[in-house]
Amino acid sequence: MSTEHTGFCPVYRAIGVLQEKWVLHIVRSLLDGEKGFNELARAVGGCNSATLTQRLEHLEALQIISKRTEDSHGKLARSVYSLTPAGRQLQSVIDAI
Amino acid sequence: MSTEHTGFCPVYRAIGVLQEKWVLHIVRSLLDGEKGFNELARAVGGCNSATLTQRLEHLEALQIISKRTEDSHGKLARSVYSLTPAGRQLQSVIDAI
DNA sequence: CGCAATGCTTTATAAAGTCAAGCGGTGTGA
DNA sequence: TCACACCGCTTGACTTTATAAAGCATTGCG
Repeated sequence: MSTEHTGFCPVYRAIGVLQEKWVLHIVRSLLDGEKGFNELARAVGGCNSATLTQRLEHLEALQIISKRTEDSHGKLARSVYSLTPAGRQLQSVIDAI
Repeated sequence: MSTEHTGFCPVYRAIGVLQEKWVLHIVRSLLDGEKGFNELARAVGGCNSATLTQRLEHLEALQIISKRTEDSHGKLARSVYSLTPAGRQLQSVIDAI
């Protein structure tokens, strides 16, 4: 209580991230396998692309997920999102829920 | 994996609640003891009263927290919020974070 | 070719959260 | 006694955030 929330409680910061809309859903989705953009959008259920793009960027910046651009044969660019090891630690959070 | 989210996945619903702004902070605060309104507001750090009132009502409706009005001596009405047993189950979520 | 799906971006609008002030009440100190 | 700080909240204006809907360039399929 005293050593403040405003300061550097890591739990406080983590909560700050996890409470962003869709973040937990995204993580959960990704826990059972990497996914492409639209695929993820559907799995998450009801999030629109603008928000999703933004969340994805944020989570990537935090190194919770990583983006990889597959170009399987020549030109097809499919973006695939997956959890980093740090992101996978959130498994326990999801389990707890 | 296709049909769940829209229907009745309890995890999905739980995530829906937990991702509401301030909810995790409120729960966390309450985990270390019941608190009054303003006290909670301060502990949570930066949430304004309007939002807090609303969150509190919501969480109470979901039976995650309970409100009790103390009238210790005659007229002083202090409202005290505390976790219900259901709310206390969220301890594990906070621990995981 | 026509049409679906991919990964996004843009713009306008709706919803959610925040600030600041204030209300009735109480208890504390000057 | 009377101002003043604290309590639990409510209100209203304002800002931030998310949303729907449309669109774009590219690819793959029949």
